[in-house]
Amino acid sequence: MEALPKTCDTKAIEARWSREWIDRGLFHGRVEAPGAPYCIVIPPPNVTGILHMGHALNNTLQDVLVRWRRMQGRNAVWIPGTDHAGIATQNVVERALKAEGLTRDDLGREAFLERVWDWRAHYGGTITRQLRRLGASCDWDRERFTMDEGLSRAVREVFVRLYRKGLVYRGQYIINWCPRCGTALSDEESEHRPVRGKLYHIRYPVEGAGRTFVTVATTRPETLLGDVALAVNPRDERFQKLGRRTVRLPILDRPLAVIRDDFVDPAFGTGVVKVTPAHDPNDFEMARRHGLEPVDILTPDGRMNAAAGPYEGLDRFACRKRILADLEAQGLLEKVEDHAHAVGHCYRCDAVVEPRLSPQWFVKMAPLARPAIEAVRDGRIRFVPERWTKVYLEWMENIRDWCISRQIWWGHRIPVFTCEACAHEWAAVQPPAVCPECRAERVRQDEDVLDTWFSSWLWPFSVHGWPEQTPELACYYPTDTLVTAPEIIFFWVARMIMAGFEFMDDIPFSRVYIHGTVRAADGRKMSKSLGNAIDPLDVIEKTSADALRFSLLMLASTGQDVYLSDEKFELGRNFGTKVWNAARYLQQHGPPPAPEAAGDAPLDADEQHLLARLHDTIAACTDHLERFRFNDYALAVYEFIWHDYCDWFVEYSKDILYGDDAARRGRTLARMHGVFADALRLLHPAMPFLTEELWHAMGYGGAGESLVTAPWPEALDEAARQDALGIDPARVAYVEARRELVRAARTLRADYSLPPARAAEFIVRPGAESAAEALRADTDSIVKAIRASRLRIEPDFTPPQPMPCAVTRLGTVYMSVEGLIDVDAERRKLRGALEKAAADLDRTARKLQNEDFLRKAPAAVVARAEQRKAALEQQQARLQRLLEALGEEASS
RNA sequence: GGGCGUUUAGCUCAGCUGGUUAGAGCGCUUGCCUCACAUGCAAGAGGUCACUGGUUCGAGUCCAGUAACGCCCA
Repeated sequence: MEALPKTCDTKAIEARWSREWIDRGLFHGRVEAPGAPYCIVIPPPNVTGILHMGHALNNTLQDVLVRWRRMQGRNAVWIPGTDHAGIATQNVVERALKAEGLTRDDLGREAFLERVWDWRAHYGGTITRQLRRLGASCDWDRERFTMDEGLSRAVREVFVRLYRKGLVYRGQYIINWCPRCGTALSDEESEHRPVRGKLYHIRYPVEGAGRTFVTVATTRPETLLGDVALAVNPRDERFQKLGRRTVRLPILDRPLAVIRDDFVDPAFGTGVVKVTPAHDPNDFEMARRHGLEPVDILTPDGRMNAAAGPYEGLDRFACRKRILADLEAQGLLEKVEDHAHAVGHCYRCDAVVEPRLSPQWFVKMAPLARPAIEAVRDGRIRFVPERWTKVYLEWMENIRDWCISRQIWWGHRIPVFTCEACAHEWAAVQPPAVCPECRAERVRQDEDVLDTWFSSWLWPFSVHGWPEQTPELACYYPTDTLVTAPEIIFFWVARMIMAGFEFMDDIPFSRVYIHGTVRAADGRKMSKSLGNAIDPLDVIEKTSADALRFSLLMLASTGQDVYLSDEKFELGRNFGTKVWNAARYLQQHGPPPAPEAAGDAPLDADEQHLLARLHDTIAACTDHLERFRFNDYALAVYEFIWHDYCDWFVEYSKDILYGDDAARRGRTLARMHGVFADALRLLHPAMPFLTEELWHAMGYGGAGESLVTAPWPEALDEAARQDALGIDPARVAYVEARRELVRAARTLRADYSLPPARAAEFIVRPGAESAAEALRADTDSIVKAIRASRLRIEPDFTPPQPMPCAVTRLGTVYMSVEGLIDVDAERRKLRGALEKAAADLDRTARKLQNEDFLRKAPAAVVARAEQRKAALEQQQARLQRLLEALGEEASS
């Protein structure tokens, strides 16, 4: 056993163990391995991404689950991978091209795609490398990428199946158009954000009525160029007098009909709305009802087209300014009001999204939603925390068709082909050589690619080789747990559930754990652009991956948002140091003796207490992990190691381990090693590097072994503890009470500001004979704990003169120090304690006098109250006696 | 406009199915370089559990309403 250095070289152990775990294939799942399968698929990060705190949290949680299940003997596998992030990646590469003065059109589709693949080869591994640094125990041999041949094949297969079932269709509808990215977006990709805009009141002259106007309020005045009518509510009496008159469109001077439609809200604006069917979804519907032709005024890059007349070529925002100026000049701008409203922004580039009429491909969602709704309703799939169920169901029940085509190049090209000879259109998994109808060779493939989520929604089965019926698919599908963030429920979770039923006829996973959003201390979402982000790699550099992980776990209570600042990571760092030093202490005393060294000698009370606490902790950790209570899990190990093991037991053990009773030393050392080894197992999912390092340093595992696959400890219940380990609950309770006594004695020292070097004599007047016996046996260890010169246990002790004292469950503790007593302070203290005891007693006694309480409360609760009453009475009596001894009249 | 969440110690948060004396970390005060650890040890101060009502023998916990803040959807 090599001596542990004073401090842990976290960089070295992280590098060493990541390499070794992977080299030895410990994370690789084998279909034929024993144990029930347990599978998690990673929410594939964007290939262009770099690790941020959200990833760190998300992946720490997944890693804890998968490491824990692996230790439990499950055939556990965590499938990693990345998605191709169509728009984001294309943006990145286009930016690089721009620096060379090139556009994608200069290169052409083929050459551009080559550039993207090159880029991916160079930079696409960044985030997975970073995940390794975090300690993620992914099965890296099974890493997948959504553009891989296998996954691309799955995408085409799915498209073709849906096409043939009539569930994908193409149509002219209003979609969200990002003029900067030059593509359609799905509804989910257009993020609505409140914007302080203006409401412009514009006058439309009424034909043949002199200088009379109809005033329309709009937030986007430039779209008037695409107006095809005005609309009012048919029941709105203000406009009855307009009759069948037409109005003139300002500037373009086009005649517009005034239509009547129930959609118009008479209360909004002026009660008249302009109808711009090519640029507003409601207007589109209205125009359809009234048989009006849309007029498209925009180019794909957000400029005005020929239909905009004099404004042709102007950017949409420049056009808005010009139109307003022109309207003003013509006296047609009645007024401008401030107006807050929600405006769609592109989730990738943040440009303002334009609703725009264009031909796109859609998936009909309602039929897919049905089984996916059922599965969540009947609990086959459960959300944790449960409240997300409602969010999911709400969305699913009002689901809208999914716009899946994107006007970009990087992605899965839509496998729809058109024959140039006979115009036949069909979908096919493999590119056809000729038209299946007329055998013509001139076949054209649709130019668009699919939404990236169209490949992500297949992830739980496409990663396992679907549509091939692979052994992996049979073994690992359905997967078990999906761990993700709330903003991804619609994008991904819901769609995976639908795809699971449609293509696998089964759920994709049974549990969905939704964790909170990582925020900066100021409450805002962490983001690079806001400059408030904490880089997880920085934290790993400054502290360690284990510290980062542990801190995140402690802070992430179920589903709540996590507020972070640099100091919060000290928690994990300090704990790592504590564990390290606890190991060093043990190591000082030599290697773990063989288990037989402990022999049959019964456990002493402190050992019983420690083991009882260990088993409580094992049970708690297991239960917390089963219920996704990560912070409770982390806290349970933390408290056990820091407080029970280090603060109390290590201190207790010093006398024994530094003492000269070799047999006893061997026994205690062997038992401590046993407990420490179990503690390392419990901690391993949270702090894998440190625990693995110590596991080996302490000699718990042989050269070929690893904590990664060591069995998770099993908790013994009360009865088994008694039978197998000889743990007596009464002895455990005694140790607990003795701690109270030790604390009381230390408090006495502190009250009288005794420096540690100053010894004092203590006397305990025990409350019962059993206590006296136990305390006498433990005198040495108590003396050490309270730095006493001497400790006397005297059942009939009465202080010859006033002495500082305190009342505890085991008895009254007196501190004897020459000439050092502040009688007034003692009185105040005792009086305070007495008042509190009296108040508690009063409350408890009243409760016990209450007939309803006795009749209705459970027997155990009543019994506890009775015990408490007895204890309080005893305490009160003792305190009164002590006060009397200080010359105070008994008052109550 | 609809839905959800949060409100507990100076700060950040636990407190699960109601049941002893409401907890932790950080910060603060006091004393300690005690032979694993000063990234530490010991002791201590600090709380009208947002507000109002209700249910109950019993409410931080359940119900209704109010307020503030935040998120999602429209």
